[in-house]
Parts: sequence; structure tokens; C-alpha cells
Amino acid sequence: MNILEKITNELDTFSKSERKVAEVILSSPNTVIHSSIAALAKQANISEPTVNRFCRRLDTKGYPDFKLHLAQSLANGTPYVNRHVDENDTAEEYTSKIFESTMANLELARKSLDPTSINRSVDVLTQANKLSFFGLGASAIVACDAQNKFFRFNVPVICFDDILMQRMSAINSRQGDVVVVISHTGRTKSLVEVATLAKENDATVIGITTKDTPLAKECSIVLSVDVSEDTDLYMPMASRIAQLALIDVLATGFTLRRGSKFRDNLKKVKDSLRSSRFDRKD
Amino acid sequence: MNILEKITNELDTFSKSERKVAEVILSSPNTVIHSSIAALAKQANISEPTVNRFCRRLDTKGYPDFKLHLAQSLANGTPYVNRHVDENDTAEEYTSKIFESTMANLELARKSLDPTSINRSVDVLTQANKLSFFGLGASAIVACDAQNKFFRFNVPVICFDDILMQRMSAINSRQGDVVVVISHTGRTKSLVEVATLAKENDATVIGITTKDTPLAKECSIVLSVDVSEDTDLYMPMASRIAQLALIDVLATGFTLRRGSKFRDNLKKVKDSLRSSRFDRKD
DNA sequence: ATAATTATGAAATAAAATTTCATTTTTCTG
DNA sequence: CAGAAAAATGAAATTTTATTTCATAATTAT
Repeated sequence: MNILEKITNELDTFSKSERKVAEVILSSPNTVIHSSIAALAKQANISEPTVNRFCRRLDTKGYPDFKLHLAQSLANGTPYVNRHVDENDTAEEYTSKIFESTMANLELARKSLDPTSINRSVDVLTQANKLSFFGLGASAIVACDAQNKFFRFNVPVICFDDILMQRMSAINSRQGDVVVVISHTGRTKSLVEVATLAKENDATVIGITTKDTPLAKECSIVLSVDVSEDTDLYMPMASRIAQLALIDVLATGFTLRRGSKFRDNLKKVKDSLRSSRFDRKD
Repeated sequence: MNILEKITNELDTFSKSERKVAEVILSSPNTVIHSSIAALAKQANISEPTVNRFCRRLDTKGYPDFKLHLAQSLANGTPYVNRHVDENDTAEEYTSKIFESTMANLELARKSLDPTSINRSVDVLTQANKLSFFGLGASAIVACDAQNKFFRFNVPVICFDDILMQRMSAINSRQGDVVVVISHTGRTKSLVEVATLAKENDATVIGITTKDTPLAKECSIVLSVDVSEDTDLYMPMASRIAQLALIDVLATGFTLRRGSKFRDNLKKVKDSLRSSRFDRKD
């Protein structure tokens, strides 16, 4: 993928002249991306067509296209991929790896989300008489966060991270209530039961979970948040962050749907916090 | 400096024709890097010189140079730019915008973090007799999450999202204790007081906050998590996610420092959860 | 309303990249 | 090791692409 790597790998398949170009490129790629084909040819002591052929050999359309690829290879750092933390990583290294993996997973999560389901969820949320958010463990935090957000909208909202309270609440739910069940694995028994109970009592059940899981099967609407399996190996890391981003999406959809008049409420809540803060000097 | 962001920022300083080019570029940057100046001009319904002038206005040498910059902006997969949700956005649009802004802010946050401070924090955390995490509002969630993580390491850890409990706990802290105070604004009075109290009682105080704030001044170590100001306008969105990613970093640093023997503990905790889950079929 | 300023595009020019094709170099075969 | 075949290379021509120039149109200020 990375064209610089590709050049290095194929170095011995090149002809004499091509190798000359390759060496110039590898030794100062940053200069090359600002050079014309003529300049590079001169620098490598070969002719322009040779440079052109070199570019094509690397599966690019020509010299300008090659420069584009090269520029991308040189762009800040590496693309956001799931990189695993290593025993001997420095603080800087593992920090970068974790942030990058998080970003890569957000990307994944976004792709797995279905706009139609989001739309339906927002529909349902705006119509709800009462909102409940249930989660356990790391997802409990997501449920709390959702409560925090929807509370600002001045709608009846509760959140439980306790199995018994969740069950009781689910049993007491009725038509017009919306129950959001959050679980990355979608296999936590008690949460699946809670979803079933809520459904039996005619509540609309939205599941924030992985698709095709026992929990997903019990839900009226599934918001599938896929995340690379191995990132949550020992501690939930990527999943809860993706879930939180989804909560942001739902909350945003909610305010958009409710219109601008409604948005003043947010400002009121925000202003009410002012006196508890130190002023800014600026 | 990401050129796509730059275009977004300067959008209102552009002339009518320049804005047309900007829009074409923003809407499909990946096509543009493979277009000639003529193709882009045609696409935007303006003349070639206008495109050229547009490029120069953005401090590039000309169109090819502009494409190079654009390619670099796009190198990391998708452009992560802080894009604002608009009144008339579809579900798909606001979903993308929120995820992208989140990613852009994670990027920002990572850059603002100082590896040395992280290293010192991990040092201090691994040596601690007792860990306390304090936050309010959206940051309370981050504190809970930290408790959840460090609890798995089998270290004494508490978390309070209640002002009084936080004060009491801070007053009872002593040398060897580590208090982590989480606040995006760094101006929440009661949290700043808690930090001061903890410090007076010889605890090491780590602040997860914005630098140069009242809270930051009270801390032994500041982990500054900068996030674009306007993303947290009415609801905390980006800040708490960046804070969570930082918690992941600290937890990871912690396990790395404690060595592999210690990591078995994570597996034990994970295994203990197994019976509460439905089996996978695969 | 009119002058001054700024923005824009057509055409000309310049620059850069690519193709063609002749020449050189290398490799293979007897 | 000659000599043919194949591959590599570069000079020049051609094509494509980008930039400049300059006249005209649109906007702003007076």
C-alpha cells in the first residue's frame, strides 16, 4: 500500500536506471514531491521517460499520480489502523497507538451504522413518554452519559446500572416508553432478559449492540456498533467510545427534530451552570 | 495544517466563484486529486484561472501543489474535519459529521498530550496506595470509567461524582494516595477546591483538564486534553471522549509497567464474567 | 450615477508529462 | 565469442496541463 515501502520491496526487480530513480526518491522523498519530472530525471542522471516508466511500473498512472501517492505516504504519521501496543512501547508510542486505534474503530463503527435505523430511533425518542437507558459495566457509563444528555432536553429520562432496578423498570414500562439497552457483546443474559421484558410490556426497545446477537433479536430497532473484535479483549476500550459517539448522534438528531425553539433549553441548562464556575480572564 | 480544514475555515472569505470550487472540493476531495485543473473548473462551472487563484489563496504554489496538499490531507483515510451540524442535515449527514468531528478532536487531543506527563502519571499511578477519580457532570462518567478499568487491576480505587463525598475523600487523603481530578473546563469551583484539599493533604494530584486553567494550577501533574472549543458548546461531546481515550492510555501504561505476570489478572476478571453471558454459536 | 476596485474568463503562453521511435545495452544462443 | 533477439534508454516530437496576460464584467464605495 505505502508506496515508499513498495519501492523498497521491489528494489531488486528494477533495472539499473530505475534503481537510480528509486534511490533518489528514497533518499529525499520530501524534495521529490515538489520536483518536476525533469528535475528528478536530472537528479538521478537519467532521462524523463525512464522516470515515467518507473512510475507506471509501480502501478500509478504516471508521474503526477505517482507524486500523489508519494505525498500520501509521507503525510503525517501512519493511517489510522489498529496497531497493537507492544511490551516495549514508550509512552509516546502507546499513546499514539491507542488514539489511532480509537479513531480507526470510530470509523468502523460509523460504517456499520444504518442511517435509517438512526432516523427511526430519533423518531421514536422524540415521541417517547419516558426514556430509559440500561447498561452494565462499561456500557453503564454510556447509559449514564445518555441520561446526562437527554436530561438537558427536559424529557423524563432514567438510567439504571443495577440489574434489579432494570428489571423492575422494564416490567413497569408501557406503550409509548422507549427503552435503550446498551451492550457491546449483546450476550449479557440479564440485559437480554430486560429487553424481552420491556418488549412484552409494549415498550419500544432500541438496542445499541453488535448485530446478530441474542440482544439484537429482542429489539425493535438495532443500532449496530461494530468495532474491531480484538480491541476490547481484556478491557472495554473502543466499544464504549463508539457507543458514546452514537449517543451524541442520537442527541443531536433529537435537537434537530425538536426544532430551534427547543434548543434554547440547552442554553438555559448551560447558563445555570455558570455560577459554579470560575470566570475566564479573557 | 490540514488543507480541508483550512478551506472550511476560510469559506466565508472566499468570493462567489471561489466558493463554488471550495464546495466541489469539499464534497468530493477524492475525485479532485485525480482531476486536472480543467476538469475541476468545469465541474465547478468556473474558469481555470479562478481555480488557480483559489489554490494560491490557500498558500500553495499552484494547482499541482494544491493537489499534493489535498492528497496529504486525505492520506489518513477520511478527512477528519470539524464540521458543524446543520438544521437540514439528514441522519446520514449528521452522523458522519459527528463521527468525523469526534475523530478530529481525538487527533487534536493526542497532539496536546505530553508523553512526559503521561509517563510521570503512570509512574505515580503504579506506586499509589489508593486511587481516587473525581469528576462532575460528563466528567463523572469518565471518572466511573476509570474506576471500572483500574478496579480490574485489583488496586484500591474509588470514584465519586458527589461534591461532598469528593471533599471528604480529599480531606482524608494522605501521602502515597493519588487523586485524579477530571474537568474539561478546569473552572468548576468545587473540583478546584477538591484538588487543593487533596494537595494540602500530601496526595499527588493529577488533573485531566485544559491547560492554564485554575484547576491545572492546583495539580502536581497536568494531562492537558485540548479539544476544539466549539464542539462542547451546549453539551459535552468531544471532551469526554478524549478524556476516555486518555484513561485507556493510562490504564494501558499501567499494565505495561506492571509487567506480564500482572496482566493475568485481567484475564481472570474477564473469565469471571463468562457465566453471565450467552455462549457464541461459532 | 459614476468612479474605483475587485473578480472573472478567453486566449495566449509556458511548463510539464507522455509518446514515439531510433539507439544503445544486455542477454541469450549456437 | 560472434551475432541475433530482447530489453532498456534517451532525444525529440507531441500532447496534456497549468499559468499568465489582458480585456471585460461585477461589485463596492463615493
